[in-house]
Amino acid sequence: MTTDVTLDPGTATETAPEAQPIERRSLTDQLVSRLRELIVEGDLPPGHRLRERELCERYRVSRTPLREALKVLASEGLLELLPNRGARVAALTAEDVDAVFPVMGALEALAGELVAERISEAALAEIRALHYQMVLHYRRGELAPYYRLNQQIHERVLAAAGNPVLASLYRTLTCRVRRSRYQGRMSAERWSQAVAEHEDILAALDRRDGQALGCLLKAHLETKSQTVKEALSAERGPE
Amino acid sequence: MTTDVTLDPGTATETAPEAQPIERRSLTDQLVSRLRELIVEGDLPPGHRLRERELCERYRVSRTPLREALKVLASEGLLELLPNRGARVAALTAEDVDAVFPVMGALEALAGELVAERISEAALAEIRALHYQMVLHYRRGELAPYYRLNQQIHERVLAAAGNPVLASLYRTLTCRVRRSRYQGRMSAERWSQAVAEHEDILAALDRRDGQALGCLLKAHLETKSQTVKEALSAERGPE
DNA sequence: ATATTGCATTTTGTATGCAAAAATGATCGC
DNA sequence: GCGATCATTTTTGCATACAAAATGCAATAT
Repeated sequence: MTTDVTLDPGTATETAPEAQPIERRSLTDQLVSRLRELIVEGDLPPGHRLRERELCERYRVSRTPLREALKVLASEGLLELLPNRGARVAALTAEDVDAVFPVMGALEALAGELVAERISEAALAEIRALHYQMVLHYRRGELAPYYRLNQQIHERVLAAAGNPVLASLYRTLTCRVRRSRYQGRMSAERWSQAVAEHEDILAALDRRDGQALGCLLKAHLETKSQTVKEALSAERGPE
Repeated sequence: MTTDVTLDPGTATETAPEAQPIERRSLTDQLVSRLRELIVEGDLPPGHRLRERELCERYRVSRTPLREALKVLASEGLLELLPNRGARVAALTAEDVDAVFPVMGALEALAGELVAERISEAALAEIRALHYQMVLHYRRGELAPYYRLNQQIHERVLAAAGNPVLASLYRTLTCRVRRSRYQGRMSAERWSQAVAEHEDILAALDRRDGQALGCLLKAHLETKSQTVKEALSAERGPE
């Protein structure tokens, strides 16, 4: 079950861009997407119990496709499936963060090396554009748009690595730690640090310096790990 | 859906070690395990179409748990789910191998660093024992037992890294490339090379040299990648 | 008062039934 | 003889029905 719906523009009628085949995704697929979104965005808080009946009524579907969706999300690590006792949103502990981020670091390092070798000037230009737009949002203190662009940049970089397995695993892990509840609380220091790191990353990308890029991406991730953990403890404590 | 059934020995009656709870895995879970085994071991060849009815009759289960199992296996990348047209065993192309192995390399490198830091003398001794037993099988030319021990060693190393996310991802990727059809065809050169590499790995582990260990594991994986690709082309060609 | 047992309710696990889509094959026209 | 069209069969997608397990609660016993 791949999330990336690879629409191949080459196979369709080129002259009628609006004539894309009408969407006929299976209910299971749609449920996977929507529930994943809800979990990642934090609308379904960690530990929250998902009762089948409730969700069935909410989305007007039967239990069959819903259950299939739950299985998939559980295999992605977003849900915990307790035998005979239903599903709950997997909680993100500090230990989880400590386990996930080193792995993401290793993946980013690999991505850095691959990207430096093979990125096209066009792709680089797009990333550069996204970067400067992101800096703009940073200067204006607009966190949400900043965050969205940040996400996009990382996805572009991973995509430019040209390794679908890498991209897919990275995306899955990103989902597991995103839980965007920590969006609103990044400290000023962390934020400026993150932006500075992005500057360095872009520079290394410009130089096609894979080694440096890998290190920088890894370091940047370390910052992010700290941010997430700070947000986690902030969540556990005062909330 | 985690395969590892974490039996917590602490909660049960300590004095009655045989009193482990009777196994009550769901049909879905059992199907996932068994089908995964069949795919990984090559009993279900790549491209083979899985018809639901057929499998239902084979295992005497209804379509519901079977379908749930298929979804999970698809999300692991072992099956391909074509909308309205059923499931087929995902074929392993050379491109897939080229994508998977670098990622495994990155993961192994990370594992090497972590392991060197934290492996206990006891765990190391166990791995050493497995290694020498494996060498024994190599000397006798017993490929299947050799392969089994090889697998075990790699799993031990990954487990010793103490990062469950890392171990889980690595295991998933291993499944995707194993397809043990290439078991019978490893060339003599490759085999001796693999054993030599294992010697080096064990030595680095002894020295707790994380850097070297990472490199060696990565290099070893490169050998394996070649082996798999050779087996792949051998399969496509003369078969 | 606390712990335990039994029942009712809720929730999950599995099987089956129905409808839509795809594959198959036969008939017809050329 | 070859290709297209349509009916038949198969297979998948979804819904529902039934069974088993777990949960909550109340009654009972200690």
